[in-house]
Amino acid sequence: MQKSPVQCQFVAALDSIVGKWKPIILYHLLQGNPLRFNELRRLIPDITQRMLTLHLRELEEEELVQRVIYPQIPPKVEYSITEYGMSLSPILETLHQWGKAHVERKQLKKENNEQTETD
Amino acid sequence: MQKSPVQCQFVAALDSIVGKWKPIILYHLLQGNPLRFNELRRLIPDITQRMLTLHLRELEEEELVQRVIYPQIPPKVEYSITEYGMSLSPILETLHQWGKAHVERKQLKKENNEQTETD
DNA sequence: TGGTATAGTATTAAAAAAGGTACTGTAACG
DNA sequence: CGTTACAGTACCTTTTTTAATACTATACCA
Repeated sequence: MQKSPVQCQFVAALDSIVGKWKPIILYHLLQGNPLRFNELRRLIPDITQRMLTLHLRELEEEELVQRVIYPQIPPKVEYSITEYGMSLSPILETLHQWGKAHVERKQLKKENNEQTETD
Repeated sequence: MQKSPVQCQFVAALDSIVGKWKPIILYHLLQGNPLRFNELRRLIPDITQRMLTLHLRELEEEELVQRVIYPQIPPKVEYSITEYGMSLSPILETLHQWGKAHVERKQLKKENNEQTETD
């Protein structure tokens, strides 16, 4: 599909940080410590192995995340945020804040509705 | 699907601004002027009527966009950003900036690769 | 010897999102 | 009288995303 030039910027940005799981993967890696594959799985209980693999590969391809393999058995692979990936920090922080306020707003609205309905 | 609490914030935020067409719809409406249905179509040439309708309805439901019907024939419907929708402005602006830099970075990388390959 | 941990891949199925085309009613324009 | 503009809706197909399950090799522990 053809894309208008303006949209491209958004698409480029969103493609990098969305995908349902990407924001939370990046969020955990932005805490600073490198994390192993199964550590990430434990931090994100509902993600499947496949989804985690897929999204990590995409993030790696975009150089937002770094993958380091230690040639050991059993295998050890560590993922960490790259310096470039850190440039996403303000976006994710803003997004996180806005999302929080948005959820609270919805909650408030719901409560108000329940109030007036039972009146 | 169960969602971990941290992800919810992101999901809540992203659900509101993504959907492939939402960022660009919001971008145009954030310019300030209310826009009619077909004006938006012309500004976003590749969107289909159906997709535009669907996304506008979702944006309306979340109170990010306001829909005003003028009872005329032929019909006139104007869409504008709500005050709440304006709170997305910094996110979209940051996203837009980052996306732009990201595209340029990729372009640069591509050029460099082509250089070294022909050397 | 059997079970567990590691970091995945392969295959298939299901669900969600997006897209395409045709159609609606009304009025003004030519 | 035929065409265009407006703002959609209905119906169907395709594409993309997500999920579920089974499987790999190797080493360590009991």
